[in-house]
Amino acid sequence: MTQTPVYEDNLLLRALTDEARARLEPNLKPTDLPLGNVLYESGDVMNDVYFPTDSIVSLLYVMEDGRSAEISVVGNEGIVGIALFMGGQSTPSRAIVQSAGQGFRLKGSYLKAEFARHGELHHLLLRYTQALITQMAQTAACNRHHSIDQQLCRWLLLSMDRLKDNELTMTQELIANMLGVRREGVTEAAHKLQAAGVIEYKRGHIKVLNRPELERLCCECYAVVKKESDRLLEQISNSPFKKMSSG
Amino acid sequence: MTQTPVYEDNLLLRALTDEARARLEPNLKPTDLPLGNVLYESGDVMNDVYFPTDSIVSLLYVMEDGRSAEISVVGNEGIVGIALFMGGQSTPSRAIVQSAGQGFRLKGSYLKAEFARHGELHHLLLRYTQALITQMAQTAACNRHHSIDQQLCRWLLLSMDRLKDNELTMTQELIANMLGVRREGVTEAAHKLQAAGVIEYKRGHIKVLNRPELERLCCECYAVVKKESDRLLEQISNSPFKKMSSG
DNA sequence: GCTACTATGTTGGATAGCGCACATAGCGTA
DNA sequence: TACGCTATGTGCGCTATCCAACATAGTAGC
Repeated sequence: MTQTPVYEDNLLLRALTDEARARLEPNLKPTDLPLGNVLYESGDVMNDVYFPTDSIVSLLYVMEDGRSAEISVVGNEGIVGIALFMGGQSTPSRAIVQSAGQGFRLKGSYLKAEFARHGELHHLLLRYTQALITQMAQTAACNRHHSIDQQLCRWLLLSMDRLKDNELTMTQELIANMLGVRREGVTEAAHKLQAAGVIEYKRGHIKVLNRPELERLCCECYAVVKKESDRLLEQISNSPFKKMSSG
Repeated sequence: MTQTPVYEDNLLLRALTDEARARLEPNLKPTDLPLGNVLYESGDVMNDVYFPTDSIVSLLYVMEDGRSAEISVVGNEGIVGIALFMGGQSTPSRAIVQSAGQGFRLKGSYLKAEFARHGELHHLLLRYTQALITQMAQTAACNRHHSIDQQLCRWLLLSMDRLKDNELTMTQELIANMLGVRREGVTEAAHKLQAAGVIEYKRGHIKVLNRPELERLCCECYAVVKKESDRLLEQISNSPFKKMSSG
């Protein structure tokens, strides 16, 4: 049985002042986020937002012909549903659970009320949104210029940063959907990484064995996003905990 | 020589309440934005923001090896420098004038002060930012799945929407940099469009002759972004002070 | 242990876009 | 008018990726 998530596991919730968190607390509902669960569909008016703790949610753009591309990924550093506080109420993308786990659900009205106080949460969410923008921008550039091999590395690193262990439950087919490439392309890229001893995989499970090497094989895109996210969110998590000490 | 821009030419400035605009007005400096002018470089701390009136600014991501990709484009519907009010002060992208014209420059401190009042400008800028996010997300997906031919159509349409006439001053080389493809690829795509009577070009000038056909040849990406931008910004230009009061 | 299903491996041919090299042509300037 | 620079046109071989079809191998359920 999954245990109840705690606020400290989500960076945004952790960074809130006690006062602000106390206001939200009665309305934060611990929620299971099973693999493949669609939190919202393209164009849906969002009613809730989600704060993942140990789960990962993909923001996926699905085109008319069914082909898809992952726009960005949200884990315990963020929130799913930014359109609620940005004012649009919906976006043309799908939010789907990429790695099962848990999180907190919060009714949009409560979030908006707290956001409208223009206190700590307001500040936090805008900075987080900028980090998300950086990730999207980098994804656009990466899609244009880098190979499947490199992009798989980037994707693995982004996922690993949001998980507690070094193993991921995910088929190559699903990874292909995220990257917007063919499944065979992922098979081939994964094969190379396994041959190099960087990862080990079998039937829907991928384990990272040599992270430094994975970073070396990756394009610059991962590092740029990581560095910028750290910069933007570091100022957030000043006090309680020191974030990963990015060299 | 060029005449002074007026506030009404920028959608965001136009949508402000008279009161808010009166506060900003003394500090809005009419500015020439010549082709190729770099408003800010990747990582620069931004001191000013810009409200284009008849110019177009590209947000361009430049990679380590020099290859580039346009992330989004800003014209008279928007503002350049969102990182200032989002809280990050800088972004890893370059803002460069893609089509010469004019705009208003505003010191960041003034913008931040007005933003911090949490009035109309605050509301406007967040909605605009969401529209920008949509454009970036769509760009990422388009880069993944669509042909150069289609992307050139998208790019032309996005540019045309931000210009008063149907002619653009821009070499194929520059377009190639924006799209992140080879110049020859653009030459070929432009050639096809000209043969089809959709555009006419010569040495750095492109004229759109048949816009409906251009839209037909384009991938869905243009329409999605246009529709979503209209949705998000329409509510802006409705009435002077229509609150969102969403229940 | 058998079966059905799903995940992964592999192949062969097609194509879009790349990199390079070079040809042509508009246009400003001397 | 001639020169030179810049913009565009074109060809050619190369590679990554796509598309489609099929082979193999874990795994769950019986």
